[in-house]
Amino acid sequence: MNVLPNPMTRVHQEQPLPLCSQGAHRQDFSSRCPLGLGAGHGGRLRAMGGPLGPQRPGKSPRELSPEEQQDLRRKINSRERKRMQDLNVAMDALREVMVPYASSSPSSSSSSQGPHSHQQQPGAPPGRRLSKISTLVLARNYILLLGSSLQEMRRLLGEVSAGVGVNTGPVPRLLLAGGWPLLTGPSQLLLSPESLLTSASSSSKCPLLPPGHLEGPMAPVQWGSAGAPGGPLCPCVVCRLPSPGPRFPK
DNA sequence: TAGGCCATCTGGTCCT
DNA sequence: AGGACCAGATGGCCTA
Repeated sequence: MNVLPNPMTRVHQEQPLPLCSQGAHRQDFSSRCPLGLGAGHGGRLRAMGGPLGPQRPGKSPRELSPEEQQDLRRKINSRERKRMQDLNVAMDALREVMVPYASSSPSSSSSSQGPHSHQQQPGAPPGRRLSKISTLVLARNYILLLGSSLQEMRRLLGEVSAGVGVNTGPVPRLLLAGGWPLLTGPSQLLLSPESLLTSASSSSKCPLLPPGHLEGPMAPVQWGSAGAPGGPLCPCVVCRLPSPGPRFPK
């Protein structure tokens, strides 16, 4: 995956960042930073009395010269920017896996084309990329789907091998033991492209879930085999999820 | 115009 | 002490 500069990134990451919260720019936080920095200059700094805040542990801001404070803030901001960009790269990698026809639309790296790149292709709905939340929800959906498919496959293979003989039958024992990649590529995703691309909008059309259900607990799973048999599957790709398992402690 | 989505800045907290 | 991580705040861009 090639990562190109993000148009949304208002300051090129290779260049040292001017601190708009300092010096002359500090008077301009209420409006957009004239140097092109992102937001975040709100009333917070005004309340904190400085870019580092009065409560910062260690060397108090008073012990740091303004130049040192700027350098420190620049370093912290740069690290955070880099961290978020890495996160976006990982998110794009996940998108590529989740969207089978990613090749039909150019790689929608937020770090390469900006967050609105999908919206900059007039008349090209297929280029619409997944939002972050949709990507994560679908990835979870996908993982659960793989799990239930694997479980079902093992059950079927078990039945077959029970009739034929485990050691002499056509079923490799490896399959019964697990570790068989059921799906080998994005093209074998069991989710339709339409459902993938319209996850957010389809959730609002979901007949089983009220609007805003993403904020609430997930609906019980109703997979044809692993879930309750015979239950109607909601066409919404977002709510086809089992109840959340034990959450990892933070 | 409202709402969704996003990048960025920032201070606080936790970890190494 | 420094870095990673997190969440709140803010403003820009886009679509319905």
